[in-house]
Amino acid sequence: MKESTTEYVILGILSNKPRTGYDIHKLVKTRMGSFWDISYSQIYPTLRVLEKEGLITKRVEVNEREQNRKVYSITKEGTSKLQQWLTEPAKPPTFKFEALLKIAFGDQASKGQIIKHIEELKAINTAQLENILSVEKEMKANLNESERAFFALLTLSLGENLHRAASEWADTAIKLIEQHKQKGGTKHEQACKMVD
Amino acid sequence: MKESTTEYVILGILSNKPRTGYDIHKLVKTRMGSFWDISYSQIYPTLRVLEKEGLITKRVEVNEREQNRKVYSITKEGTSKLQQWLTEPAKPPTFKFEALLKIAFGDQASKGQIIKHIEELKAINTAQLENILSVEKEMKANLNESERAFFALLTLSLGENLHRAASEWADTAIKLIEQHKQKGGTKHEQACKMVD
DNA sequence: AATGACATGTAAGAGGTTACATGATTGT
DNA sequence: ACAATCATGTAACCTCTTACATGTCATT
Repeated sequence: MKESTTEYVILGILSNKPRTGYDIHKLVKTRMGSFWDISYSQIYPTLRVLEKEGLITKRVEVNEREQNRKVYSITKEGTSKLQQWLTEPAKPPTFKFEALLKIAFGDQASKGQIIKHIEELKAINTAQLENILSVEKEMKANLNESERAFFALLTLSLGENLHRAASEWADTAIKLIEQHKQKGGTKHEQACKMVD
Repeated sequence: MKESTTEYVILGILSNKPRTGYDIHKLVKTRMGSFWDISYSQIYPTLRVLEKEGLITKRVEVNEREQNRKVYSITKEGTSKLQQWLTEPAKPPTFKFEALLKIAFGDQASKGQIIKHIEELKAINTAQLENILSVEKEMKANLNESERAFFALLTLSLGENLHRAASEWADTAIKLIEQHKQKGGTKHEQACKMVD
């Protein structure tokens, strides 16, 4: 029986409080969007697996409103499995940054195309940065002083730093490429300016 | 006929000069390691597919040394396919940062464990940063003034910035967690210090 | 009346990892 | 002699994405 990280993400989220699959998805997106993502088609089957393994339990809400809503809670077994996982070293991080690939092959494209890729990259970063800032603001406004909130803010701040770094890089990169275009001089020296 | 990004990475690398599968792997690792990765088990089958599609050609080296070495070159069709791809918008970036997940669930672990995860994260970042710096140094020493080198340095510098940002975050995060341990005060306010 | 958020799911296929398997060449 | 690097590949399995499919509830 092998456990994927997906299972532990779900256990980790449920270890704070009971939630639905939909809630889990939303939480990962808003609070962990800079370093993880997960789709509904991973969440729903995994919830059933975890339930079968006795790591979580399901409560179907059959209130006045007769809804489909299924709220999952972590069990004692689930909690100890989660805590065990937390003691193990994490897998090395991976990134997939297709835009950077296109920029790396920039000698095969026009300057305009490359700048467009960088601008798109910057737009995505800016949007995610704003998203993080609003989540942080909201969390602080709620005066949520739980342990969980402390760690959430900690990880959000890494996302903040990374998006800011990428955003700043984008500005410098565009300037360098534009210079490169006009002067046509030694490209190498221009790239070095950035690196030094 | 659907094309995965892997096919374009290979085309992009071969558009600079002919290489073996092994060379391609090495190049991705050293020059693009901060934003992409690719394994041999993706490279070798993909090379065969690209050859069958007429986008690359193979030359088996049967020199005095009688080697197994297969050098691939891009064709005209391959080049135009690559250039077409470069005009299309890139897929949004994705990250998988398991360590951050473990830190986010830090209320379920001991402070020591969390700090260990952050230290491991920092070690990985430092190693990759040093790697980038040495590659940059080498490229500059070779006075490689090609277009390709300009873009390589540009993308390497993003990696540099990101690794530096992550590394700095790690230092601050460890300090905050240590304070958190000793004073035990309002965790929320401590996290806010970082965010503001 | 329409839109967006809430809510749950399936199927097929693409993409990627891990473990296995082998062997030559180069440098110390 | 030994280690590192060069060099190519397969099979099984796991993971993940995309497209499909449906329906409620709250707000404007």
